[in-house]
Amino acid sequence: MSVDQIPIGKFSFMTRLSQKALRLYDRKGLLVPEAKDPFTGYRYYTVSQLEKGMKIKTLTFLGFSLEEISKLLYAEKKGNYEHIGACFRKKLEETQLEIWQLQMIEGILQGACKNNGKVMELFEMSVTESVIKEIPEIRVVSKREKGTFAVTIGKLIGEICACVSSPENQRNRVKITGPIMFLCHDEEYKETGADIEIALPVSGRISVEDPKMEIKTLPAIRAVSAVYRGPYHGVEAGYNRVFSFAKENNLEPFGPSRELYFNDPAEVPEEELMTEVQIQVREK
Amino acid sequence: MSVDQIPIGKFSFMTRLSQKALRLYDRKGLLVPEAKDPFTGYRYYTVSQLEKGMKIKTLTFLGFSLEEISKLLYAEKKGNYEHIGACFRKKLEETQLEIWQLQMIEGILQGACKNNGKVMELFEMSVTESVIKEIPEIRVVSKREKGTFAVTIGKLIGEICACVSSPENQRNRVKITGPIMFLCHDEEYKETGADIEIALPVSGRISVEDPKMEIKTLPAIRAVSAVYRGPYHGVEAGYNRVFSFAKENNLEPFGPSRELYFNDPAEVPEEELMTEVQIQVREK
DNA sequence: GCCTTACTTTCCCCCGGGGAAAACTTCCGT
DNA sequence: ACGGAAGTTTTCCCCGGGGGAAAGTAAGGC
Repeated sequence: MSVDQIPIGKFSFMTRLSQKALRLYDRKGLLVPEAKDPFTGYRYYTVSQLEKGMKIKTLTFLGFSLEEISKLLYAEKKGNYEHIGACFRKKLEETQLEIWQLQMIEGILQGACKNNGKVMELFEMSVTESVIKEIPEIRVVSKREKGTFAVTIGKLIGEICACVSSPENQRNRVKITGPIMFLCHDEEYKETGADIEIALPVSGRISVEDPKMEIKTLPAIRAVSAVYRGPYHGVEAGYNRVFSFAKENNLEPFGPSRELYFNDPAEVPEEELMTEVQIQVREK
Repeated sequence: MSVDQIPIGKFSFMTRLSQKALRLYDRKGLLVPEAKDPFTGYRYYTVSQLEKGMKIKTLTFLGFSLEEISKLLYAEKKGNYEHIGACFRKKLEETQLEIWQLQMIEGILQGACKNNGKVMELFEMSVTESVIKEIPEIRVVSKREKGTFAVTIGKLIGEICACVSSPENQRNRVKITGPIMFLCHDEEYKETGADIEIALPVSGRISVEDPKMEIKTLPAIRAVSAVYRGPYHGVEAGYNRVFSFAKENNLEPFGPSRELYFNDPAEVPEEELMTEVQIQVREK
């Protein structure tokens, strides 16, 4: 049927998908043209493929990857609606997280724009002088997991707080004996799959349910410490300070680093967040 | 100074920038290690480079591209604070736009998740039957510009409405004689740099200030038309319908397509937006 | 001096296309 | 039937890195 021989340009105009995209979908097997001239390689689509093209367009607009889309379309054909629903819920969560992060960035940019021109004040964040501390053992309830900083830290803090404030632990007069801590077990910095441990110092007869939550005692260490005041994303300033100090004093950093959060992001404006950075050191 | 010979792994741990990123910044000239062993190629950084690394980290976190960052750092060194301020304001606008779009997607996903499982109803949007119409000439005030759909359409609509409702035009009893129209002059679909014209039918003695705003008469055309009801991102359903209809009736689409917006996204929930899609046709 | 281990180097593939170039085809007008 | 314009094909490079391989190197222990 010549009526159904739609070359790529017209098909592109009809579906509002770019030619580039259509060629890519062909290569990936996502939307393969009905016919392909064996000599010239020209792609020919049919009217009945318009609908599939539309679906793909909507799904990419919603932020699904091409791989996810091909799975979704397959699931739809098979009538597997649970999988589809699960995918959508997951995507919704991801989207909300992304919005949340962008709103944080928006806040920072707005702050920066107000200081019209003196934008670089962003980087002049207050960090106290570094000191060497002997830190004693601390008994904590902790949970360790791999993930992204922004997500996993918040999640683990929530879980641990929920655990400590459970009715049973309240009855047993479990007390929080210090600020919540974050231990970073990566030697190298990783964006995803970071090895994150959140620990909350406690005393008393505490019980935990989650098998991945531990009650243990963090070892006593000798550390260089500095307190950083400002929004969390600039906490490297604190690391900068303590590492420089260690260098100058001929100390060698090793082992996991610790961050102590003195206040709650939900209560305090982010410019006033206080974070203590500690790195374990030994003589070289 | 051996104290200042920091290999990439330690520098990565200190700045929380990944090794991958550091190598990339080296290649791009953004953050070049102070020393490089000529035989082994090992990169060696210094403590004094920590600060620059931190700045880069903050700026990438805010969403600047590496190219923008190198310009920003250069501008900072030169004390060119206006440029920096301008960049930040621009980035703020971009971020807000992105948030806006993500929130739209969030809304769609939430709607989809509520129909638990029957998610694909998303695609069953109501489109009226296609009809062939003889459309008369229309006198309009219009402005044409290249840009992105989501941004440029909204912007041009705002400008044209502002123009028509200016005190002078109100005094001259200029009247709006039809729904606002969008004409797409691209034969092929393009995501960026799309050739967009927005036109508003008017009558009366209208005056315009903007030299790029025109008063003209759109030609009479024979068109296939269908009305689509639903959120704007699904408007391809309308195109789908009219193109199929043209094929079946052996008509050939040509020239710019038109969309007529019957209601205002600010007033009506997006599920009830009404859009008429028109494509000009001729006998084959 | 050698071995092991940890570290570093480069190289290539991946996301989802946009932009551009060189070569071929199709189609239209004469 | 032929020439030119428009449409289509491929290929390569770009964004900003992440993941992983293969290979060379530094440092510490025996």
